[in-house]
Amino acid sequence: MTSEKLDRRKKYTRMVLRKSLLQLLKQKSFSSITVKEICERADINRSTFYAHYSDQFELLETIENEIVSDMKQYIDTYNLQEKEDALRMTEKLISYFAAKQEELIILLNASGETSFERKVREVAQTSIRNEWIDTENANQPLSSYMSAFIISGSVHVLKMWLLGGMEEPPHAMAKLINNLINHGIYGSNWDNFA
Amino acid sequence: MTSEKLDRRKKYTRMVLRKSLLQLLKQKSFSSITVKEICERADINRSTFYAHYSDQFELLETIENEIVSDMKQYIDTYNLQEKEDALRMTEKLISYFAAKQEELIILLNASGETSFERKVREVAQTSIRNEWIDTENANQPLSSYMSAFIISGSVHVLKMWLLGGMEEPPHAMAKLINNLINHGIYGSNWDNFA
DNA sequence: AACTGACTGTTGATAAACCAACATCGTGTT
DNA sequence: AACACGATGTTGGTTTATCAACAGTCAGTT
Repeated sequence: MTSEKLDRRKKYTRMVLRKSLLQLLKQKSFSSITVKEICERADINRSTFYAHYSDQFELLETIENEIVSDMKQYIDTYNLQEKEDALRMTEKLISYFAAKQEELIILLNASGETSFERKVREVAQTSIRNEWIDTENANQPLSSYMSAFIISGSVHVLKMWLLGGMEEPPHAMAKLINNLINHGIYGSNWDNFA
Repeated sequence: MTSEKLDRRKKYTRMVLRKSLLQLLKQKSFSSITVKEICERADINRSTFYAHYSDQFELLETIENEIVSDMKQYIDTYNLQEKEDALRMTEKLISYFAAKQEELIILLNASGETSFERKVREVAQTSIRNEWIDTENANQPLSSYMSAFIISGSVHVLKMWLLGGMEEPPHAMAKLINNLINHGIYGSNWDNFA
């Protein structure tokens, strides 16, 4: 996709700016964060910031889009390649979440001001539609109400899991969510979850 | 002293190179560490390395000298200023050690190949001579054997303390070492030290 | 001995980050 | 309203890091 050749300075600059904004988001609301503030914490000259991003919004956009783009990749490789099974894909996706725990918690908690959760929902919609079709539910129609319900539930469950320190292993979460999607709430095994 | 105005890039470059070498020293002997290796771990171009240091030795020198220079500062301000009391100075010095614990352990353990411990001894010599003079021991002469004995003991005690995770607070260590110096081993209170 | 491979130290051209300075826009204060 | 203040974008000139390429050294290998 975006395949500019980044030399080390660019990589470093963007990395620290990114970290800086995320740290600030832990402390205060996005609307109160200034470009100057981000640069000071990152120890980067303000003019350098503008060489990369036009403002705070674009920086946040970039951070969000990177994650969403990663998510899409997982889903696409599943769709295009061997279609092993939906469970495997979900598990890999959730392992990815585990690795990015810190960032995801920050971004999801700032959801009032940012569009991150909306973006996640959009991607999840695609994923879940495909999972639905590829399973024994294929005969049943998936109404937009149902998908909305499933997505809300899934995102919320994952949010809880991240905030709770990820006690359960990724594959357990993958199984749970798959069960929720395919067999409904009553068909799922809740034994492992207090 | 060395008061060049360092811009952010220089600061960053030197900082990562420094950290990189210290990390490598944790894993392997100094003589087996190459410039290329340091640069790769630091993610810095090799030619940039040579813009700052002529080789690994000079980098290590710089790291060692910075710490030794800090130590000298503590000792000098004590000597020149109000001469509050030796105990206070020792305590501040040891607090400084606590802050630099990580680095000191690495450098002291690599002592076979580096000159760090020798440098520390040299500084300690000055410090201890002054402490000796300023206390009730003033009438007694301090032979070079005695100072060597005291310095070896002090450095070793501090090394143990750092490696042991600094269980005792700095002021306790300061008191202990002062006692060792001023009143000898038998006069010291060893109660707090299993 | 010739050969391979890795590390070394140096070079010149290029790209990126730096900094100081400026005019501009809000916000809030006297 | 006039004012001060801080954040904002933008600029041009300077400094630094980057990269690729080079020839040199050295240890181990065939």
